[in-house]
Amino acid sequence: MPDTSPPELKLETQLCFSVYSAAHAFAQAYKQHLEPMGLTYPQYLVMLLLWDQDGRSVNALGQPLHLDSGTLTPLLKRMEKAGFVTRQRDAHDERITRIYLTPHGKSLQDKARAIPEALLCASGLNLDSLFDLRDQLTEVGRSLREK
Amino acid sequence: MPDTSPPELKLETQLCFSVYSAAHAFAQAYKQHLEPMGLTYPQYLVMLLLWDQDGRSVNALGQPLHLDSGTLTPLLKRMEKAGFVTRQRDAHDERITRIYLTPHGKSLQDKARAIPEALLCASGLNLDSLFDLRDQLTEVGRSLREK
DNA sequence: CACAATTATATTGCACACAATTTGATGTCA
DNA sequence: TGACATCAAATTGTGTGCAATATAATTGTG
Repeated sequence: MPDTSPPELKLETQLCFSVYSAAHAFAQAYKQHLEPMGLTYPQYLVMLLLWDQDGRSVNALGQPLHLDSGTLTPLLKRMEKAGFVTRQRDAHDERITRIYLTPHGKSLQDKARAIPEALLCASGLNLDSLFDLRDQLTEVGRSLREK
Repeated sequence: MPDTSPPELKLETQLCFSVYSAAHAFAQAYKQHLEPMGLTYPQYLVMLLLWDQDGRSVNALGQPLHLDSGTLTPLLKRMEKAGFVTRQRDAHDERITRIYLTPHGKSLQDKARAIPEALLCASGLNLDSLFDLRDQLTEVGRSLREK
C-alpha cells in the first residue's frame, strides 16, 4: 500500500531540500560557538559585515544579506539591547539609521577568529571543495533570484 | 579607514552564507509555484512526504525534515485548517497523532509534478551538476550534525 | 519656494524554527 | 495493581523572514 511517489517528487531527491537542510545544520553548528558570546547566527552574519566596515546603514547591511528592514530593524534592536551595537541617525540625512559597533562588539572579532576553522573541520570538507561548493551555491542563488 | 577583515571573516567568502542565502532564494523561487495552490515552502516539504506515504505520525514527518513538534504541530494545524490534511489520534496508541491527506491534498500532487522541472531551469544547472551538488550538501549536513 | 515623488526605515501581521516545559498515554516492575 | 519511567505531542517563549503598509525626511520639478 505504500504508494511511492515518482523520484522527482521525493523529498530526499531534491536539491532544494539538501540546501534547506544544510542551512539548518550550519545554524545549529554555529550555535555552540556563538551562544557563549550571546550572538545568534543571523546576528553573527551582521557582525561579519560590521567588523569589515563599521557604521553601515540598515540598507547597506540588508543588501548583501538579502534581508529587508522588517527583519533587520528588530534584529538590530535586540543587538543594541545586548550591547553589541548602537543605532544612530545620520547627521546629514535623518532618514538613514547607521549601525556602529560598541567596544564590546568590536572585541568579539578576536573570539570569532577561531570559528571558521572549527566549522571547516565540522563540515568534513577540504578548502578546495569548500570553495568550489560555495561558488556553485552562490551561482545557483544568483540564478534563482535573477529570473 | 575601511578596516578590512581577514578573508576568513568576510561574509561573502563563507560557505555557510552561500548556503543560507541559497536556501532563501529557493524558498522565494518556490513561492510563485506554491502560492497559487495555497502552500508555503515548508508545508510543501511535508506534502512531499505525505504524497509518498500517507498517515505518518508527527515524528515520522519530523525525522527526515529535522523538525520537531514545536514547529510541526502549528504548521500541521494550519494545513488542516486550509483543508490539505486531517489530524487523527492513532486508535491503538493515543499518544500518536497521524496525518492523513484529504482528497484535495492528494489531488495537488498532479499540479506539483511540473515544479521540479521549473526549478531545475531556474537554478541554471544541468541534471548532473544538480545531483552532484545535492549529494555534496547532504554529506556536509550529515557531517555537521554528527559532530 | 511649494509640493508631489522618492527614499530609508519602521511597524504590523503571519509563518516558520527551536529550546524548554507540560500534558497525557503507555509500558514496566516491584 | 500502583508508583514510576518513558514516550509522543502540544504548549510557551524568543528570534528570525517577509509581505504590506505607514511614516518621516529628502529630492526633484515647475
